[in-house]
Amino acid sequence: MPELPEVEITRRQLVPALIERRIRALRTTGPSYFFLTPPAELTARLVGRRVCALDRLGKYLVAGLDDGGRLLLHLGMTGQLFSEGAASVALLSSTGAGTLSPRDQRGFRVDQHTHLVFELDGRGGDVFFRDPRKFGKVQWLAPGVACERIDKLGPDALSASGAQLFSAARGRRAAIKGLLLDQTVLAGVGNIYADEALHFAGVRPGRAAGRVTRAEADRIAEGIVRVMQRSIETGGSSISDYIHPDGERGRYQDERMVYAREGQPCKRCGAPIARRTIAQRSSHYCPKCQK
DNA sequence: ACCGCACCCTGAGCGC
DNA sequence: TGCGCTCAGGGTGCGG
Repeated sequence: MPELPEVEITRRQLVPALIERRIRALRTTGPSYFFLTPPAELTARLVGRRVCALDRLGKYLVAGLDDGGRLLLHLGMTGQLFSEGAASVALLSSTGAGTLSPRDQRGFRVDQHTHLVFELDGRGGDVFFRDPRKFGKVQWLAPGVACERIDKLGPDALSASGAQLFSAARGRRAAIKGLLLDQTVLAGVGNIYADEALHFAGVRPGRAAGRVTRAEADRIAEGIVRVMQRSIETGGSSISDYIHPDGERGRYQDERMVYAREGQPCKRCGAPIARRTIAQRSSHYCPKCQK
């Protein structure tokens, strides 16, 4: 579900619920793919710790703990991280309850998809990590221990530069879209914002990366930054299941130029938006204004 | 080194 | 109502 903007919004809204709070207890589901650190060990490591910082690296959230350890959180496709203090939570399915009215959502009930419950001291209430598809990840890192999945990330997408993009694209025959999705090249871009940035730049997603000009690389980098900053300003995209930790829906989906607009007129030139699979992902573009 | 693909899961929405 | 199908904002690991 979440790309950089959604993760950043989640981070900002969780800061007051987490920072300077001590983890009194941790509740988890059983061992699964989701737990890079097994639930029992995770509990042993986290209980009693205080959260000192909450940072974002690409699409990862990294919580700094008072003993120097770190907690890595990734939302995957369907992860929802939110605090009890939040007024409402639009749950993805669960028990067929669908979308509840804000009043009914107030008391969130832990279900089988709620893999983590942080019981915190202080006033903020508990923090929940729900993920029906379990593509999300949680990992505890010991103090001073490096983490390859973090260290191999490229520069944050909010500081994308045309020069860096252009140099990464040299000699690549695969689609530029695929390069943008490669987190070791640029960290934070996902399927929606890759399509939106390429539309901004006037470059088709299927173009061989090595055939993107330097000027186009500049436009793509500019597009990535603008599109993501705008999305953060408007509260992120809410296509189906994304919700803020405070339960608000993002408004960025109203501003999308191409993503999920197949057949609808391009907002710039009026031509119908095309969709096809590129880099194994559903891709949307304007056949007229993207070359 | 690079690239495409299978795979990890569950749920929604559609046509029949 | 229900079944079977396709699709989904992510990432890893494998083989060619």
